[in-house]
Amino acid sequence: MADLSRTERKRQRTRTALIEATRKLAYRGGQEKISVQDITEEADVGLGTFYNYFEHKQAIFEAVLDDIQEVFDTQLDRFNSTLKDPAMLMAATLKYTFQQAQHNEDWLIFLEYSGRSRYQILHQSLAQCLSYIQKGVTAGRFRIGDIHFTLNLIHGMVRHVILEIAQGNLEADVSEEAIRSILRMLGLPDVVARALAQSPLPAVSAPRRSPLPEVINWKL
Amino acid sequence: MADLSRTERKRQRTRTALIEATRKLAYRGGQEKISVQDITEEADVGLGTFYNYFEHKQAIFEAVLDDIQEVFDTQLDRFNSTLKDPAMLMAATLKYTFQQAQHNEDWLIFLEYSGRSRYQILHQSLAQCLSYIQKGVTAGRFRIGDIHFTLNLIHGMVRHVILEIAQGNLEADVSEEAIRSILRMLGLPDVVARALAQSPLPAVSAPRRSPLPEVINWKL
Amino acid sequence: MADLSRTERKRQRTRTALIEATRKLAYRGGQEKISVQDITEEADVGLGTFYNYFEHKQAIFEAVLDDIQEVFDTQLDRFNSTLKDPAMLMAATLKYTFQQAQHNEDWLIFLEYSGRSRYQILHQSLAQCLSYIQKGVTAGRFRIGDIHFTLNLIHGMVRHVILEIAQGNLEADVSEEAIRSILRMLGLPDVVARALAQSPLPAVSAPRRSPLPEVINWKL
Amino acid sequence: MADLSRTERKRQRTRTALIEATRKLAYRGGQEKISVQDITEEADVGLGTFYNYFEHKQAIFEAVLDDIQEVFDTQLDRFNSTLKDPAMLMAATLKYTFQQAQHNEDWLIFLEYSGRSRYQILHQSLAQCLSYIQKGVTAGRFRIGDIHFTLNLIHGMVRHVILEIAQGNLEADVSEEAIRSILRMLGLPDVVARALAQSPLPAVSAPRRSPLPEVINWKL
DNA sequence: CATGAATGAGGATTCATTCAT
DNA sequence: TATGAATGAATCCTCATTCAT
Repeated sequence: MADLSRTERKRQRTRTALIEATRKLAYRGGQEKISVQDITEEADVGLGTFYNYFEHKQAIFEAVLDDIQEVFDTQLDRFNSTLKDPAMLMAATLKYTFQQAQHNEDWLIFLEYSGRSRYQILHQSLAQCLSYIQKGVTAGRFRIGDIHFTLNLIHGMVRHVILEIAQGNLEADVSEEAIRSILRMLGLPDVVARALAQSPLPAVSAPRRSPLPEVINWKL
Repeated sequence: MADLSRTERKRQRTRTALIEATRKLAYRGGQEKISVQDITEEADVGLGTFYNYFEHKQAIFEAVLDDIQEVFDTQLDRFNSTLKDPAMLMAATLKYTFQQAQHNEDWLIFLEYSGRSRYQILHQSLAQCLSYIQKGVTAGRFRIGDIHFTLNLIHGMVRHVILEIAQGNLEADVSEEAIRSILRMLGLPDVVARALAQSPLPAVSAPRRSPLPEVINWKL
Repeated sequence: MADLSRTERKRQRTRTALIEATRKLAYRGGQEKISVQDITEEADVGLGTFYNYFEHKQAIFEAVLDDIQEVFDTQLDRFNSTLKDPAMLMAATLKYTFQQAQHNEDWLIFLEYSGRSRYQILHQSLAQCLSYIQKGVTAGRFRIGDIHFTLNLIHGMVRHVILEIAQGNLEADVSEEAIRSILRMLGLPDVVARALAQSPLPAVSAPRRSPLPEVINWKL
Repeated sequence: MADLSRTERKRQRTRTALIEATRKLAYRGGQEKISVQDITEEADVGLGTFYNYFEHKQAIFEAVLDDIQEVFDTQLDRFNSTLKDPAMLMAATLKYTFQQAQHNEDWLIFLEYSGRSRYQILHQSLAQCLSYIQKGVTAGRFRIGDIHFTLNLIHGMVRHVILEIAQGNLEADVSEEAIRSILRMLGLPDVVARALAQSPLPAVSAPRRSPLPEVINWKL
């Protein structure tokens, strides 16, 4: 990452410009509503240039998702490393996920419009949760029936709340209530659930890249 | 309704064929992924015929949604009228909703791909739930914080579970567990929750997929 | 014309209804802008009925032109029979032609939109003029060079003035001035030209058929 | 204008090819009778190429008219500058107009089929005439009644003669007779009218069919 | 004869992708 | 590598015409 040739750096810059352009246009809808020309115009490069970086149109959408996923996962991993308690991990993971939703419109829009792959985008977040739940159950902190099914219910809640927030149907601060509900559902006493839901995310360094200033606050 | 002229009956049959074809093709994705030709080929009618029945392509998608909604709502109303207890009503509504999900693949697919209107399609179901929750809270049977937010969480869970079932990721019979979880979340003791989740739907005539009796019978 | 069977009369009525409908719709533009359905709807008959009366769509447009032509010619013939003097005949023919233009919008619209055949529609009128000019030249009343070419110039003027009137660019009463100019061009002294241009059309019985009330005044 | 990049030159060539193709096809009738495919086939380019140059089908028809108009007007202006006498200007303008008619079939066809705008296409020519007539009247050389109406009559004659020539119904050399008739109608003595009608156009560079020199030379 | 459902060729327009420069 | 002109398959939609009832 440190010593790329000048041309190589330029390549990266163009590639990034294309991806950013695509994110910016995502509000229009799915792939069908965004043309390659739209993207290259937004990125301010020639139309043909696109195909020097992506084989198909579809490829850039996947790249955008990968990009989002990567940033998301990287960030999430940092919390993994700073926490131990499964209940806290659950709370932090959920809180982080909701915060992404509140601060990163593109992210949501891709969640919304990227079809089947939207299940993928929360995957990391949920995979983490699964292990936390397992740990929690083993440790006797959580009391639930089927682990996977519970995860499913949580997935549904998270996803729904995220989209509702995105559409302005819910206040952003409901995330705490959601987390509390989920923790209660896992068998935690309400006091504990509430406390965890209210505690801030552990402080870690800022996420690598994002055009949105507020995103800086993610580290909160 | 019984006494339509032959022509009129034929018209209805063609219209239904187009709608059924559209439902059948819905698995491909949204409107963008289904061409009018796909529909007419699937329905085995000429391309031009489509436009004798629907003004735009979009119109048939709306018609399909209306169709689904109507059947769903009509059916749901029957349960409304046979039950009184809010907890039972909740359980029945949820159970019915999950049942629809299991028996009508198309229904789900449309839930999934019809964009914003997907919130509409469960609307009736959820509007019912809201009043049941209110009743339940008033009657002291449910103990929850914010009613609307709780409804949101339920919405998310229901929707997600439905889609998971549709995609074969979950066994159909988890619906009972979901209902039980939801009832527990509403504050019912686990025993009651389990009992309600297990009790069968009140007996009413079997759900039908279309408001047009003749055509349906002809297809079954 | 007197004793047609009832069915035959009905046939005629339907045919006429179709033709009238077409005239009424002519304001939309040429054949391309009027669909067979438009015509049958306007005529209040079934779509298929159209093809019991006309082989193609084009056929009805020709029929309309023939119809217009026939009425026009029939009427024109009456003047032929009541006048002798070639200058008067010229004046009357021109005046009648301009009057048609003023009172019969359909007529003009067909003139305007029927493509090449529009040269045909004035044909009778001009054929008459040709013989009058010849008579006039022979009789020494007109003094001109090439007869056919003069007729061409007249044709151009008449046609243009008619369309200008139709489009509201010229006052209807300019027809007198036009006639006067034409007669002058034929070599008549201005006083005579003016007198002829101002004299009314000979009174004859009303034209056979037209949906426009004012048309009754044509007999003027 | 001289120094266009190669690409730019290519663009112009394609654009011109499309416009020329359209002119060539105009004999078929209006826009309705010419499909975009017809045009691109005639121009020997791919169908899609059309839309790199014109937003709609309609746009190319307007472009053709603008093109014709521009060439016509530019040329006409040259005569304006070399003559003073209103009668000579009238004669020259008319003669030039008729000449265009004889040499540019396409020009006529567009005159004929371009709907309302056909009045526009002769507009420049006639606007000139109007000022010449006014000058002539003021100077006492012309003796007529209403100036505008006279102009209308002239418009009609010119247009008609042009189209008759185009259709082969009239010999090309009648233009002299037409000019003579028009000048006589304006009150000039026949000898003068004839003399003016016969005098050749002032010598200026040959009329060109297109404002784009390179392309034109390439085609000639 | 009257009707209108069915049909498919035809037409405008979009856009992903290729390729020569 | 960057570019953008060229391309044609794909798509929506219209409408003249046919034909069974």
